[in-house]
Amino acid sequence: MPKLPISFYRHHDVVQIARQLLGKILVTNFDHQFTSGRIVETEAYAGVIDKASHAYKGRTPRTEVIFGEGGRTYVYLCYGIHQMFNIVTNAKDHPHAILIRATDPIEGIDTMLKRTGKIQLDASLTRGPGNVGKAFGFHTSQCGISLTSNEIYIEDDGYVPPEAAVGISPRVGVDYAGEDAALPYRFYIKGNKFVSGKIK
DNA sequence: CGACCGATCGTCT
DNA sequence: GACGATCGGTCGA
Repeated sequence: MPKLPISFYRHHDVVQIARQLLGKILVTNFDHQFTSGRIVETEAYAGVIDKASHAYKGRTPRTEVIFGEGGRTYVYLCYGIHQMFNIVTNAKDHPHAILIRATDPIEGIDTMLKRTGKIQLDASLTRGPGNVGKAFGFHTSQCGISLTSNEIYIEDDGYVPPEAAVGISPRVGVDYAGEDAALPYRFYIKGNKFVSGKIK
């Protein structure tokens, strides 16, 4: 199965890319532990004009990677606990990113169970960005890795969700962003049990 | 159901 | 020194 080409991530419209990522397959392969899952929920963060984005307040050591060229990972620690996995998009100095909020597990479910300490597969395994981070083994030390690498990448197996199955809503947990909190930048596959949040 | 709370720590003021 | 792009549990109606 082909990896998405680097050009996919360099497009200027982060909202469109977030939409197109639905149905693609996220793969991590750390230390011979192969895990994959179909992306069923994403959120776009539109850079310096978007109050919800980490890039809104400008460059800091943490957010530097978002200001680089698209096609790399942005992994950050949330609430001191959760490893949040993002994809950097667009060109240098156009700091866009997409948060992967949920996947439908495909391969390496045993590895995901081991990493999360869960006994058996249920919807909580990869539902919500914190759980995705844990199940796929993400860590802030992997921030900045290229999606052309063999450790972290996204595959296209040709599956495209039917248009009627794609849900659009405001983003989750960004009330601090004022009027930008209402932007319709969250995309998900309707009816999929791994989709997080209460907004359907 | 919904509301609330604690965990836990890097980052920026 | 305050605060999260969260989660899972508990408590009360």
